[in-house]
Amino acid sequence: MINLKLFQQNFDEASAKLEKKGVDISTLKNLKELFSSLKEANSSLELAKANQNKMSKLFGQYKKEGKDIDELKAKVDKNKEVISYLQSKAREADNSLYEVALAIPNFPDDSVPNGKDEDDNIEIKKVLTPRDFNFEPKEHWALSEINGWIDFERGVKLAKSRFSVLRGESARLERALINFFLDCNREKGFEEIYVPFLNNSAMLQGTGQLPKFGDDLFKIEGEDLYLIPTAEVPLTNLYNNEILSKDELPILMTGYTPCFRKEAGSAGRDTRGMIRQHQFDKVEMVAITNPDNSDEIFDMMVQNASDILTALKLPHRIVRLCGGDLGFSASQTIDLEVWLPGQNKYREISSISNTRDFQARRAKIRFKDGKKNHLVNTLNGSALAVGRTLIAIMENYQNEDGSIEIPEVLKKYM
RNA sequence: AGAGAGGUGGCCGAGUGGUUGAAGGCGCACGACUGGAACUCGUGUAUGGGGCAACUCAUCGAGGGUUCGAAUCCCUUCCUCUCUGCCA
Repeated sequence: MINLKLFQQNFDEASAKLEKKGVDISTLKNLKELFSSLKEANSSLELAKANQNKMSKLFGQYKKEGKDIDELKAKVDKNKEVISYLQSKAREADNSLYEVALAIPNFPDDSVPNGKDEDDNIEIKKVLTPRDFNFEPKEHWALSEINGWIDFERGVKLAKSRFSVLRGESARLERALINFFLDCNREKGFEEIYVPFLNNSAMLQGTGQLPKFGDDLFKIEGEDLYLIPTAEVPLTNLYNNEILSKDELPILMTGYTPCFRKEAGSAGRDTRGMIRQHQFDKVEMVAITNPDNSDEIFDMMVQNASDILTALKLPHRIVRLCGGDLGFSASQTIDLEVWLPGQNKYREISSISNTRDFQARRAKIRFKDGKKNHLVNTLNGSALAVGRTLIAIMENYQNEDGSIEIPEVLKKYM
């Protein structure tokens, strides 16, 4: 959640920032009003309560002293009615404020370029040059058919469309990649963590998936549980509602989880192949940091993800997302896009975001600096998306006959 | 899943309707004592919100309710422990 106080105090500046992310100005004006009326409602409620508390104490005193309490009782009864009225007004104001506030995205950093969608993203650099093929490189689904690697039909039979089955060499490669990624991250100081794949709604609100994006989540019927869409949710919320000590920071975590997404808004996109599935494996990095050095750690995370791709000899490019393409919780995001020769395109394989204190405010993750508590910064990034790496290996390491080489660094994992 | 017990501050633990945001202890911080330390003594020591501040509101697992007033009573819910059941 954004800092409402700051938002209120610098309304013009704040709303200009949010407009960069495509938020409607009338929503923001509404939010400002809701915030004022909540403050008003709360302060009159508090006044009435303070009054009540004082009189109640008197009440006890009078009784002890054997004084007459009828008059006081009448006063106190009346005030009680006032309180219950003010209470309901304050609750109303609270509900309507948070309904709006929780749906407001994070402020983008000043460094975020203006732009509407992915076409306005800015390429920072390319790493490694795509190899020259002396034949027409095939797409991964064609290679899959030749090698028997991915069984799309049976995946659909077992579940529904956008599910698939890996078998034999590809299943082993998937597992090798997970282990390889976890080892790489561990070497950079990330602690390996294994988490529940179902999280409750409070956690999903903490990282920003709820309440606004519930449509993209698989929910367990009759329970307050959701299949996680990314390990960012459990890893970040590991410290939900906790106060850390300053010298625990930064906390660097990595974990493998499957991720589950309904892909509600993606009907018709990437229907062929394994680019966009309802279930996919991902190894995630999450950092909980002091705001003072979150930029530094952000750069380290980008570098780490890029290094892993380099170790796999996969050509990729590093892209800075524009305001319009930035995710809900992010104040800044860098995507890594891997080269897919079969598709003749760079495709997203990692996304690294600094959410600053946006998630920390929602999830109440703070650290103690002397007497004072401050919100931490939270960062997350893939290192890496496993399924998409598998595809990238298939397409980049293919031979003319359709066979696929195994990258050198993975051989010891197979 | 069924039966029982229980959830109080960093930890232990008292507290069954009235200056209790919470005794006492441990821990921790600071000060005194010491050459230094231990011991001892003194002081301080939860979180969130509003306010420039004085101050004020909320929080004794969570949410509701009863009451002038609730950690204490009622309801709902979550969690932990023990026994039974079931499983990997």
